Amino acid sequence: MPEAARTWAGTTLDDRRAARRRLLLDTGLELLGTGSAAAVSVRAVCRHARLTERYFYENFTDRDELVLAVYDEVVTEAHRALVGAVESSGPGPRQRAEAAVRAFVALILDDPRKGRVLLLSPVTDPTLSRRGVERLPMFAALVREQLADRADEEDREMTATALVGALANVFSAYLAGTLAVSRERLTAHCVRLVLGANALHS
Amino acid sequence: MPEAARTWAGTTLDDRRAARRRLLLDTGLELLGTGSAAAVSVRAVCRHARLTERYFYENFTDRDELVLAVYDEVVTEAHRALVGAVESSGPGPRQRAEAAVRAFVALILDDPRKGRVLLLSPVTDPTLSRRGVERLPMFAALVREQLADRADEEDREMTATALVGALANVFSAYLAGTLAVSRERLTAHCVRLVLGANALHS
DNA sequence: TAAGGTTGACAACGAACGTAGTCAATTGAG
DNA sequence: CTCAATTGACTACGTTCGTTGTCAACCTTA
Repeated sequence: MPEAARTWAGTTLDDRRAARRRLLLDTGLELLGTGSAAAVSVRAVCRHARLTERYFYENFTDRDELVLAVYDEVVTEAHRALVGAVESSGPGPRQRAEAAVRAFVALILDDPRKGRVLLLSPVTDPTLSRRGVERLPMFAALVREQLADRADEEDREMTATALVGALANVFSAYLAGTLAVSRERLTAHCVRLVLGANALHS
Repeated sequence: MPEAARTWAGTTLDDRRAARRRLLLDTGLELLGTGSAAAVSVRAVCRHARLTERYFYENFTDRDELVLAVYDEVVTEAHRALVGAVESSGPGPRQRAEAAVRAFVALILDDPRKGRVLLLSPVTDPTLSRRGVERLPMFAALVREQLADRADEEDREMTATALVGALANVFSAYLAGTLAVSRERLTAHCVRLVLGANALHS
């Protein structure tokens, strides 16, 4: 039992453990974000990371724990990005929507793997889908907030669900290359979707 | 090599082969439509159907072939239902949309497994997602047709993608029980979604 | 240098999978 | 009754998985 952090090759044990954890998380993101959701197995992650299974179980108790940690990290980052963008935007609903959409597009263009994790993994990966993880939860939250004043409860719920699905599908198609369109048009259209949601309540 | 169809237990060989194929297809639908998309394996299907693996490979060359056959059957049925409903409806866009939505709701309420296969399996199941199977392809077709006259190509494509995603998410939430709402309100809201799509082109 | 923390390569267990094959028992046709 | 078609139970091979354990090689500190 290593009670004190002995230094090793210039770094302490905890440092190296943390570095390996980081490496495993990155590898997990790589595998989870490359479509092959079922291919993120303990062995595959270790092969990719050039680490032994031992170091996997040193940092995570389960395969589940890694998957959840990867997803959680991406969601947290996206949430921060969205909230930050909305806070530092203009006050009107149009500016808020545009800031949020723009931040999200920037995020998934900067690292499409994160986009795929956010959009696909909750449905694709058994670990995530078994726990009923939401798609685009942070978008859903923003959407619900914006719709808060109009219509009744059920209508709001349906509109929010529809809007999240619409955004998710559009982004997914964009990431998959199925939707060949410029980034600006994508952004503009998604903003229109967000703003148009309110108009649905006839 | 059985050249002629000898009768056996009152039925011919081909009849029994067909019956087994049907049984395998039904079992495949059951497993694929119960969420456990990865759990539809050759052995699992045979266990469930109380058939030996031999009869699996008598009717299908692959696990893939069964999955694709199940999906194809459900899609074909849904397509027929939708086209039929639209054809025998009133002429206006509102009546057409309402007929289509109503037919689809009836379909997935009559057998939720089919709904889940249509909505989830293309994303969930490796066999289906690997081949890039579309979600709700028949809905997408109808949608594209209805949007044909308005806006330009790219806008139509994005609107269709958004609408399909919105409908899929709403139906999925409804099937999952997440969206606690009456069947009538669900239908009405989806009709509004379809009709509202046109209004998006500002 | 000796000791012990640390690392890597790898074996091993039980399970599930796809796929193919064997073989005895059953059943209808001639 | 006899024979061949048909059926079902079963075995088998090779692969991958999650998880745990072993053991020799390393590196730092005392």
